[in-house]
Amino acid sequence: MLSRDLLMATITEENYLKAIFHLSQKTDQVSISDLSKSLEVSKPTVNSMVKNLKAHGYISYEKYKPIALTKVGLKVAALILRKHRLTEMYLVEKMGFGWEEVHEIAEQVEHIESPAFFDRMDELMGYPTVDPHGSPIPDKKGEFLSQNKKKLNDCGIGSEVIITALRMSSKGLLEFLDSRGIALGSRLKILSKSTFDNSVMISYEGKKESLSDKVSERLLVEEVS
Amino acid sequence: MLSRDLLMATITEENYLKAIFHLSQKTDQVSISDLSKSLEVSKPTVNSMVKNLKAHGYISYEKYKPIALTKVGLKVAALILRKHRLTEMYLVEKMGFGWEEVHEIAEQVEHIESPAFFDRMDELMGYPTVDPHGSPIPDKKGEFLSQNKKKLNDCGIGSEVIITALRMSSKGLLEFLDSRGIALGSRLKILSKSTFDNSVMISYEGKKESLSDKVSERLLVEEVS
DNA sequence: CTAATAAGTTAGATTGATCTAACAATGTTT
DNA sequence: AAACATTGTTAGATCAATCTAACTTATTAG
Repeated sequence: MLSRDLLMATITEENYLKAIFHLSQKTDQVSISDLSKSLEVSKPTVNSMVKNLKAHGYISYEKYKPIALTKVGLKVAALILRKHRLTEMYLVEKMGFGWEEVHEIAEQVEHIESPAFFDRMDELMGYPTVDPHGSPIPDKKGEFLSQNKKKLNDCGIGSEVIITALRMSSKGLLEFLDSRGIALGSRLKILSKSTFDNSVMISYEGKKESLSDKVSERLLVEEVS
Repeated sequence: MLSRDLLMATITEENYLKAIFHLSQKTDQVSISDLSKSLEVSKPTVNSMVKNLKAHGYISYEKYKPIALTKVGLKVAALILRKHRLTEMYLVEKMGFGWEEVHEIAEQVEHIESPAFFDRMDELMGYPTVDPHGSPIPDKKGEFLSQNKKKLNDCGIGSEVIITALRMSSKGLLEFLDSRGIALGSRLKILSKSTFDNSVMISYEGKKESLSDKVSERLLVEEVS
């Protein structure tokens, strides 16, 4: 058999790596049981696949210990994620699908091997760096750029931030921001957050203003203090 | 295991059915060896898969006899073909790929299970019935409509035809046809064909005219006599 | 019509991904 | 610390898709 490229995993392997990635986002301690539940396969199946993934250098693993992606494994996962998120955005923006419909299709499309196909989607959408859920889209090399982009309403009270991007940008959102004198590059300080309606009280340019969660979750920011 | 839908084949099965379909277009007598060559797998592999396809009702087969698709098998093949051809057209028309590049991508996309995905492509392109190679695109039910659409230069000398569609339609082609007074619905008679440059001599509305193969292979016609 | 060649089949092995049953290690609770 | 529950592992089987080696049936060329 022709020896496989390090970055070329089977579809099954890709799905395991993706699951490990997603689980480690939440818990950081990924176990065989977690994978078994999330992938809906038996624990012995996971056990043997985990050995396989280790042998291929995608994960580090020792008996009874938690599972973690290696650099290579992370890169493979990131590249699948890139394909998944580009596909979802493309389906919504260019083909008119609703956000509920696109996940299932993207789960299949993400396994297609054709850099050109995904690069073209990327190009047609103007190289987005975050998807409309605010999740970053890794670049062609599998790097998560814009790690400094988080939603405004995920930042702590007292922090000062600069708006670096918008997600789910729309004419309505732009008009709203414009009416308040807020734009890309604006520097804001978070004064308080309401637990009742999730609105955020901010100050900028000496003014005080309340932003609803509908707005604040669309503002992607870099924390500067 | 949950019993599989009759029309739901594995990707491998789909590829065998597709190969059988294509081979039977040319030779009508599809053999194990033909499949072995075209799919680049060994003859024993084909042998066992052929048994499997027979067991699932996709093909008819008896030892040492030729292979033929059943109605169900033909439908499955047609539905894959539909997905393949819609994908190719979409990649060219909506994503700006060249015709050389799209086959490989379509080979992968054709296995995606999502009627909505392909129906949307279909819709965005205005429900084409032939692809730019002049090959028919089966409908959602796997039926080949427009069997009466063939290229003008594939019709016999003396036959009378009506232009029913254009393939690889372009401004240039439309302007050319307009300048000769030819349009959809025009009735032509084929007087002769040159074996030297593949041009076609036709008569219509009392006029005599020679059409280059570049033009005649883009005219899809229905033979009326 | 035989003999050579091509085509098809059978048998048995392999690989990837899965399962169940049984057993072992780890962690938790009183 | 002992008992129980959870988690992980081993062993062994299955299934789809593939292979090679060896054998059989068909076809074709003298």
